[in-house]
Amino acid sequence: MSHNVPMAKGTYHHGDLRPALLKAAAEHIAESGVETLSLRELARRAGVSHAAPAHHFGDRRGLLTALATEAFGLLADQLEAAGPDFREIAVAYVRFAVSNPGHFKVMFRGDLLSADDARLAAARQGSAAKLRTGATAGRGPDTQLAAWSLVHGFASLWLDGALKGSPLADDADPETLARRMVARVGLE
Amino acid sequence: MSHNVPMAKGTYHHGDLRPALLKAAAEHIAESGVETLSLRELARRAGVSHAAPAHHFGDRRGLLTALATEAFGLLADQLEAAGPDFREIAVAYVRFAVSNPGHFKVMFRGDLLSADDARLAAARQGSAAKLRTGATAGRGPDTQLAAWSLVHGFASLWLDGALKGSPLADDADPETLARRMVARVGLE
DNA sequence: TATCAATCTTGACGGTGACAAGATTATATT
DNA sequence: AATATAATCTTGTCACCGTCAAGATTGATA
Repeated sequence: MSHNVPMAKGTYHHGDLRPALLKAAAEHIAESGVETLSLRELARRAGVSHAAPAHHFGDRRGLLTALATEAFGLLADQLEAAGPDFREIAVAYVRFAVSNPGHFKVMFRGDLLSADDARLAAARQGSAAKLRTGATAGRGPDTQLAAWSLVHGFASLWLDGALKGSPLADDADPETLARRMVARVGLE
Repeated sequence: MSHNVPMAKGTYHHGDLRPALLKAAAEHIAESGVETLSLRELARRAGVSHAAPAHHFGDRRGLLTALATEAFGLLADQLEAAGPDFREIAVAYVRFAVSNPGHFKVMFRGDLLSADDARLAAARQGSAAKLRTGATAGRGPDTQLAAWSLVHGFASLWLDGALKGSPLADDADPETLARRMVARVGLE
């Protein structure tokens, strides 16, 4: 630039940039998917320069890793709050996915995340522990895997829009469908 | 450009570019995910200019839509070949996903595909019909949805690497695990 | 052979992620 | 309070990418 115009006074420090970027990222992903997520767009949305995000997250991968870490924390909380009942835990998994699509769509995408991030690994292990909590513990690994696959698959199909207009999911809301499936499938 | 150097003779037409690009795309996605897929890289790999893919697919979304269309066709074939047995159909779904990761990872990503593509919609409906074929037909929608969710969730978790090193999936290959789950869960 | 459509190339443009270097503000130390 | 130090953010730059427009080459058709 030729004139080197400085920014307005008092706006140099955002003050809450890191969470603001994470929030904006989750919103964008929920609406438009992760593919079109741009660090520069997030920066504009937060009113900071295009390189500001790099300071907090390093790069795009770092931001998504931070978002996934937050996601596993939120999931662990929701599973905890669901109590010990096995079916309620399964339903809580679906409820989490549907009410936090921006987080859910990123947390299992190994190709987007830093595989060696310690905080992500810890958060992931934490939520996995909650999944094994309560009534689930008494069952065999096959049943546990089946239960996880069931709710994970349903949540994924729902968020990807694969069930839109399908006779399999007519009318009912996702939580009800999840509850029905868990009952129907003999996991109780 | 000032010199306008022409290409080598005889290489102007690739001759088989469209399928070559689809193949290269599937391979890249299988190895590195869809996020890093670049039309220009595919073009280089096929030995054509950077704008050649546009002629066959329009844009990036068009290429992924074509790949997804191909994927639903392949899936329909595999489900067909699995015969009428319900459990075999479920296992075939998982086998398709595991042996065609580049295709599977794209086919349900609504955010990457052209929602109004007629050929995609037809291919999708075709495979959905195969899914409802055979022994599945006699069951209620809840059971059908549960079955689809189960195999879809397991395939997704497997391809995303979420089961790597998990005690839930120790050692066994995905097909065996799928067979066990389907039996264990009372869908037979 | 002449015409026409299909296929591919060249060139350009704006947007993006990443990096380096510098400016500004907060925090800790004395 | 004054200073040093760290944290935060900006500016500038570069290569890569998707997309579009215009033109060149080739295959098919008549």
